[in-house]
Amino acid sequence: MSATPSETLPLACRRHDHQSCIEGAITTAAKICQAKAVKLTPLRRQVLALVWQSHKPLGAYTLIDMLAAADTRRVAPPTVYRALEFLLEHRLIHRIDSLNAYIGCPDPGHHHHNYFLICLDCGIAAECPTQYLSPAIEAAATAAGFAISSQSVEIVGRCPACRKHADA
Amino acid sequence: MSATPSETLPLACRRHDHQSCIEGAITTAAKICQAKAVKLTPLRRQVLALVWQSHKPLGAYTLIDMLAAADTRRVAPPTVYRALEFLLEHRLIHRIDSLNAYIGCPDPGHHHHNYFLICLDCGIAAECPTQYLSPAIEAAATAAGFAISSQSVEIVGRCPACRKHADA
DNA sequence: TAGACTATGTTATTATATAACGTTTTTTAT
DNA sequence: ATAAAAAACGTTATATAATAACATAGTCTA
Repeated sequence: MSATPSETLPLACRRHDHQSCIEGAITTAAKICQAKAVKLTPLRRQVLALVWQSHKPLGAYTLIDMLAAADTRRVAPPTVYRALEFLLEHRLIHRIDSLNAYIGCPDPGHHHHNYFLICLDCGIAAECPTQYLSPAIEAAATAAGFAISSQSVEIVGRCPACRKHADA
Repeated sequence: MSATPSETLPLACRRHDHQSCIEGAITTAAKICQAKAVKLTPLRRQVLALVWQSHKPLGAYTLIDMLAAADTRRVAPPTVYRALEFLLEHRLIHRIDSLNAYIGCPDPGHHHHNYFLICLDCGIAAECPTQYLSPAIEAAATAAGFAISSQSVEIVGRCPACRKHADA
């Protein structure tokens, strides 16, 4: 296994000040919502913060449980699904189809293509930009006469940290 | 919109003798199972045939309904899920994560990477080989230190036929 | 301040998938 | 041939994910 310079490692896989991930995500989201004149209500903000508790995608019902643990109140599924819908619509989170789960978007507020590297051991999902992938995908779709409207690229494997563990 | 030479169109998007798709899939599957000494039982064969009725991914419960319509007997979910599990395991079908649905594999019996072009109008899903995509994906994963174990590339858009309709 | 709109609450239900256990059929070893 | 084991399928119940439909509360605006 060749060494991977830490600069190329996705943030999710690197040691970092995660508290600032969370705070940054919230303040950026607040700005985006303000600019769009839509409301980041307390519930939506709370769901966003919970999604950002880690770099691991979380299911809707897990979020319900987390809300209950934080709040004593237990919201019903539609409540959390509506918050997720809002966050998806304004591109503050992504949905990981292969996991039925949701994760914070590190480059929020606008449409962009990306792919996810998902670790089957620790559950981390690292979002990466498709600068290299995207042209190939677009060329493939064009060749087949398809007009792309959305795409989902989810790569499951083992992250650097879990590979080290597995080797040991 | 530029004309797309019909040679580059995925089979699913071209006029073709679909009956021979179905028959070919069944006979190939039978050969593969024989070679592997596993059993393509009547139920498994029937589910495979149903999955191949079209080039559109079908949900498990749709398959249950189709079985009931064909047979008068109505199987319970575990029955059809077990058949699907077998067909997945031996790489005779694929699961489309973004649709919770299953589709016949045109290149069955062995592991291979691919991507799907899925039409949001007619539901067709065309499986394409990732000859061009795959190196980019592998390079991306390697750069991030990930060891790939599986991947899912699902591109949603509008197929050539539905684009023509939409233009009209 | 009435009306419209937005957000959330509430109840019920639909859709997808699996656990656990029982029965039947097939295979294998003797 | 036949008992033991394994594989396939049946059956019941339940887990998990998502949404429909309607009620209530809060907010904005004319």
